[in-house]
Amino acid sequence: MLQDKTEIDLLRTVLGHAGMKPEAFDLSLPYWKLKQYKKGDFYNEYKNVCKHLGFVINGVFRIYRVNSDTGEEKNMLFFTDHQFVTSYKSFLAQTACEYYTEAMVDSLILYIHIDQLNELYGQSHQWERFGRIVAETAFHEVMTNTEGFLFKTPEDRYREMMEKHPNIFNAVPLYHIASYLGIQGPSLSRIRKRMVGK
Amino acid sequence: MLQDKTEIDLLRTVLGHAGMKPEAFDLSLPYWKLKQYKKGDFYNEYKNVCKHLGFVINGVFRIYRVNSDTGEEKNMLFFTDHQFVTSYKSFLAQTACEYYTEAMVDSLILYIHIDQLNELYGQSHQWERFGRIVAETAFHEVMTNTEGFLFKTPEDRYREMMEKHPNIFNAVPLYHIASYLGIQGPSLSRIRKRMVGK
DNA sequence: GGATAAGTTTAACCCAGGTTAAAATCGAAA
DNA sequence: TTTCGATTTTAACCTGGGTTAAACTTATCC
Repeated sequence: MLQDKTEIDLLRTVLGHAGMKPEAFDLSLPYWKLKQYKKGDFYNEYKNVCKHLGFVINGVFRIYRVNSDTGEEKNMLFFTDHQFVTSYKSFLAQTACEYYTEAMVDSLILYIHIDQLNELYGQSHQWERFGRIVAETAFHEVMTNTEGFLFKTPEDRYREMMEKHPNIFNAVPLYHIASYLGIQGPSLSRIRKRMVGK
Repeated sequence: MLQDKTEIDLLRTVLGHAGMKPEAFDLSLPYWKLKQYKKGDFYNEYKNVCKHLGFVINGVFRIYRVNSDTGEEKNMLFFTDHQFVTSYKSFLAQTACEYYTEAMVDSLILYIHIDQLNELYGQSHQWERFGRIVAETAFHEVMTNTEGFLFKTPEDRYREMMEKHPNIFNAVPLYHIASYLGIQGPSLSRIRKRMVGK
């Protein structure tokens, strides 16, 4: 079904589920742009101010930080199909971004500029509501992620990721997953070894 | 200055800084209620659905989780003056809460019921914007908190808390702070010992 | 002020996970 | 195929924080 629709139709449908009326959505039609990312391309880079809100049509992105002393990377989050991707803190406060956001596979994104989004917020109660719901959803996701970090073992989180996000799991090498879980490569190997036969 | 104002005036001022016009704010006047909490009282408890959004006039609250196997408590966040307090995930999704929210000192809260807040969202573009800004602020706080957890040492976070939130620091015993930092009591003692003389 | 409870530090032991480097495996390209 | 580079696993060692319990300090209340 969905693959027959254009990208904009897909977005309209997704926002419709969040309660947005088609007429209100149509206000935004002139603003959305489509961009193709190749594996390894960056959606946003360190020290940029993030000016766009993106909607992942398909693909996988990782958002990560680099330790300026040691040069080590640490993965914060992954984004995939039908999620809004942005370096959200940088986007909200329009401050320099502390992360890199990199495509892990070839990906497709619809994006809108923050100025045009703010215009829509001012014009339309419906769009203001959209902004609220995006923010609430982002909150919910980060909170759930943080709770996982605080209250679950890396082993549980590994298993969950495998089960609930197989497309992410399959798109990224294990050492990125280890980093996301907050552990080192050898440690993930030990976990995987322990899990065999369970 | 502020202590001459009523609690509602304080809230009006704070929301005014976030861009809310007085006339829009007045729509909400019939809805806010004031509640006094004694040290040890709960704002919200495990398994309740959180029905209210609170605004801390003054006081300190901790939000924590209890491991159902071991009975251990783990602190997630602290709230203090002029912050909006709620078990936000439970509030947003209207699902059973996984946390306890407890007053650490005698505290005063203005609160509004979610149904009345939703009414305001429907009636008023300004209030919808307020909802967006509250959500964005909550996101920003949790994200910053999570980043601290991921990218800073407990020692750094301890120092920051002492410097930036002295009122929280002074209101809660060290073992609660250790729990918030993700470490055990003896470990915090070791950190404090190391810090002497620096 | 002395007794009791609450909070904090110390000491001793232990171990999961970090670190490093080498070995094994996988995969893409020639 | 074979080869080379990337990824994953393994092994050996080591450290920092967990754990427990006791000692110490501070606060509270008769």
